[in-house]
Amino acid sequence: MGASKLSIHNEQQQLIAEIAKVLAHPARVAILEYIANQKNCICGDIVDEIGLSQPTISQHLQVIRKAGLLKGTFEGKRLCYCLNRERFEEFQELLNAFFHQTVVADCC
Amino acid sequence: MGASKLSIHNEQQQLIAEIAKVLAHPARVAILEYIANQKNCICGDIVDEIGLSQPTISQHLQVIRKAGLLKGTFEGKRLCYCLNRERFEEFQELLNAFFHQTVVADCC
DNA sequence: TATTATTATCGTAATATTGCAATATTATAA
DNA sequence: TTATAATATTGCAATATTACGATAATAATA
Repeated sequence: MGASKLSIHNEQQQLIAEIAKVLAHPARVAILEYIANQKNCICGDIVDEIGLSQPTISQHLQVIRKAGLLKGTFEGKRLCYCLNRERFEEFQELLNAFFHQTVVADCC
Repeated sequence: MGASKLSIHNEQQQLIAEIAKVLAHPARVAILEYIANQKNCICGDIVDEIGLSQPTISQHLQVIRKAGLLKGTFEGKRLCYCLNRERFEEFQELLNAFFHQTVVADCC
């Protein structure tokens, strides 16, 4: 039947997977990278930066935004937003917590 | 027409996306978590731990293995493997490098 | 060698993701 | 209010992912 069987995994596992999904496409990585490196808000010049169409960028941006990674105003003709650095760091910390959750052992 | 337009993104962006893809499914997170927390090698008791069928686990394990995250022997009736901690840490470091690659600025 | 236990592969179905053209929406400017 | 510029949504097509039953392959054991 396909498509993820979510119920059998715990919350932390789903959280990590959700975070990872945001980063799981090079276009979103590129968008995040671009946003993170702007000194000012982005007010409508992303489409020219990444080599994808406006609807496609819009979709990727929504994924990023729904993940809470954007901060700013999202109404009307001109968006004005930047990286939500607190959330960005939270992502990093949650991932690091996952990576640190290991019992160090020697085998193989 | 769909399906990623890889060529327009740079290598680092693709690398991050590839790493993230491995973590982008809760089953793989669960498998990695389980493997990481074993004191000894895994010799064939994963299927009972995660609530998925043997072929499905086998597929997820291959994704993890192809990412270089496993260490051990992979032949015959009994696999015997554990987490490749060096590679695991490399993943963590590459992700952290991405997260740190930002210009801190105040806006919005 | 034949049996058994374990993992891999194949085939197939369902769902998800990606991408863009066309169109709609929305806030600003004229 | 009417144009405009910018972003969002819709609809569709192509590809990717996920899942599992059936089967194959493989190594150890009898």
